[in-house]
Amino acid sequence: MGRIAGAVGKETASRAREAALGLFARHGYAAVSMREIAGEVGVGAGALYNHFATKQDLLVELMTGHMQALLEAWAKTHDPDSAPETRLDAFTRFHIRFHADRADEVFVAYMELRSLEQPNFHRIEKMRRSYEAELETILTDGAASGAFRIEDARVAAMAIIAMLTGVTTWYRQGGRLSVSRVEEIYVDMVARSVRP
Amino acid sequence: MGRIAGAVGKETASRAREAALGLFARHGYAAVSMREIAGEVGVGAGALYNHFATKQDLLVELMTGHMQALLEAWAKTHDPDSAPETRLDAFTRFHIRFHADRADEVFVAYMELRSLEQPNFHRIEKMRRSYEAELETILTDGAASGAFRIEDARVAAMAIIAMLTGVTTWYRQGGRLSVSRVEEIYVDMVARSVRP
Amino acid sequence: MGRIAGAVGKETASRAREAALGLFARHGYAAVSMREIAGEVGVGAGALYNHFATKQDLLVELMTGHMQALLEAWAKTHDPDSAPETRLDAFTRFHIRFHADRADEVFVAYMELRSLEQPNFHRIEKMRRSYEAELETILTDGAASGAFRIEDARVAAMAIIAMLTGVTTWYRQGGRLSVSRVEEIYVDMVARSVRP
Amino acid sequence: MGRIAGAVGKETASRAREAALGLFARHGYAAVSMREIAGEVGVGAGALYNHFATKQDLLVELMTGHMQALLEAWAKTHDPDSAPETRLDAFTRFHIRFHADRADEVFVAYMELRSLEQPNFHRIEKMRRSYEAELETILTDGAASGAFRIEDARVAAMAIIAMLTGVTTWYRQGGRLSVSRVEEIYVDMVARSVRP
DNA sequence: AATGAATGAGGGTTCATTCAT
DNA sequence: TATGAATGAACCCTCATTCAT
Repeated sequence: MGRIAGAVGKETASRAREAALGLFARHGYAAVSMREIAGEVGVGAGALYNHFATKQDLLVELMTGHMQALLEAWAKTHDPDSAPETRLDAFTRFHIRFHADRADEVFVAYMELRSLEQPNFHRIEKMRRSYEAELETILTDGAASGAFRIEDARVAAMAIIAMLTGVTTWYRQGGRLSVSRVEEIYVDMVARSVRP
Repeated sequence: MGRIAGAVGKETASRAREAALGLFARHGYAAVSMREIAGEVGVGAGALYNHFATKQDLLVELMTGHMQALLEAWAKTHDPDSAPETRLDAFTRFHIRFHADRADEVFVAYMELRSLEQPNFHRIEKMRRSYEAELETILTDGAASGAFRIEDARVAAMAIIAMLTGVTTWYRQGGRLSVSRVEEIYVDMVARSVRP
Repeated sequence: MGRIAGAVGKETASRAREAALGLFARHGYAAVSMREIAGEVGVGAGALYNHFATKQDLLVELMTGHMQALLEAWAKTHDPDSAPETRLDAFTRFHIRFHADRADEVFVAYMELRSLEQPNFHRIEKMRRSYEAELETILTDGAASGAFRIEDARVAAMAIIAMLTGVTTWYRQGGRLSVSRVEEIYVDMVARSVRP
Repeated sequence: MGRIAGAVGKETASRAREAALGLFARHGYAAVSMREIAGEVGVGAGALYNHFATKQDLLVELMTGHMQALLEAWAKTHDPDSAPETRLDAFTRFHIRFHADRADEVFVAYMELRSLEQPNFHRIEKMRRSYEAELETILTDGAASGAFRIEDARVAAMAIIAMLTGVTTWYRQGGRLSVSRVEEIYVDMVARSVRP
């Protein structure tokens, strides 16, 4: 019993986050055990509990971390004073680029909402809605200015986000297309989908 | 001790499929136990094994059933001789309508691919690709005829399907919008997204 | 996976109760594992959960079972119309005899109150108080009739019960003294302790 | 990283003893973790091992400490030359008073005998028997002198000690009765229980 | 003398699955 | 075809204990 040897390991917590992210994305939260995560990190399962109170907490950390990074990155990127068309292009590019680099985070953040217990679900869901609202605002502004013709801003926002997020299901770095190329294709499709 | 008098109407197998579908959609395959499914049906867990060899088989039945129904319904609906624009509209309407009625099936079919063990995964994945190919063909045809301007038919097909399938994440029967209304909005957006 | 062979086992539940009783008495509820109990019964630990929802439930069953048996046995034994002296003798004899045969139940019932979670604790504690009240009533009646001289009926009741119950800590069947002999000794001591 | 400034007054070891005593009394040795004890002291669990080699040692220290104090206090109190009646009164008063102030110690010392591993168990058990022998001697002397009428000195001793020790299960400082009052009641009952 | 992270065992409980009835 | 009890593996989590710092 007890710890025997060197095995210092400092960044166990962050390596566990990484491992969990990959495993959750590949197999789903419910299908991944703490032992598997610990195994990838190279520690015993119990050691994870020095860093995360529960498996659920580990998931929550991953999801809040991702959503916060998303919201902050967009806040830093976006210029609310430019024209709606410009802002829509910017949003499209931002979304694709941000998500292309983070296929696992995105997948987990969108797919494991159902694995969140109640207080956690609400917190994350609010962040998600706040991101969707950013696009909705762009669309509403553009409709008002006459730059876009839109039947229903909420529906259009959901449609566009679904389209963009879908990229993560098939895009692979080093595949047939570069991120820039994908970006161009989507910017074009999105722009046309709301053009008057 | 055999069957209890109360087991009226539907047979156990089909009620189990229904129960499993709802539970898988809500909580995910891995998070649902055979006991829970059996509980919704009103039988003991062991009884399910008279109808499905394994839990995995139950999932496979649900997914192949759904994909088969989808492919057959589209085959029945679609007129390969009409103009690409007409066919794209038809595809959009078909997809939305078919999926709006089957939120659970769709969710499971797209989300639980990762829960399939190997031989099963390939079979389902092939059906899925074959459905995507239908749209890709329409887009290719339209691009050839000059009806559409498309940068990359595969990417456009994935983008459109993602956009359309996203409907199931927010559409609720009896909500703010009717299926017909949603259909119109999407037909319009999709058409514009590929219009020259 | 799954059950392999004969291993019918009918009275698993009652054998588990027996095993648990002995183990809880010897080592304490917290120090006994479901695996140990199952081991004594000759089944796997999981099998116990076909009979008891939780380990706590198993304890509760043992304790309520014992308290109910105690109250019922006393109700059947005792004659509320006889003289207080007679009733006190009867109570003493009853308590010693009932407890001498059930050293484990008694030990568990008195010692594991602290292991009960709240709703359970209250139910058991009420039964216990109701038993103590039986003795208190006898003492009060005897004090009223002049048969006893008692300073404080509640304290006297607690004192006598503690004295009697203590028997289980040292009495062993087949030891130096027979139950009858022990009974006589205590009847005498108890009677004298309240005699005017 | 060493000791934090706040750790005023009491040293860790004695605060750990206090904390352990309270927790063992309330929840039982097996149900209390080193982490809980450390938590009450305000240190990490590992720190306890600078003061106690094992959890078992902590228990042993508490129990030997209590038994030693008990034996020494009685040795100081009692006058072996006085009459048996006087000595019985003195014993009763001493026991009640000593125990009333130390409900937790008593509870642990009597209840956790079963948690002691073998060499420890014997040492403590011997001390306990030696205390019981004190009372037995008084009773034997009184029986010899004709001051008491006793059927079996060992049984009587056990009965009286059980009765007296039972006080700790219900007596609360600041409750309905003062210690002195309880003392009087018991002195009276005990005396009468052996009076010829 | 304390921290904080680790070990390895084990705890209660659940699970897919099996099988006698 | 259903039940109910069983298996054996796994799961999340906790524990006593150790040790580098």
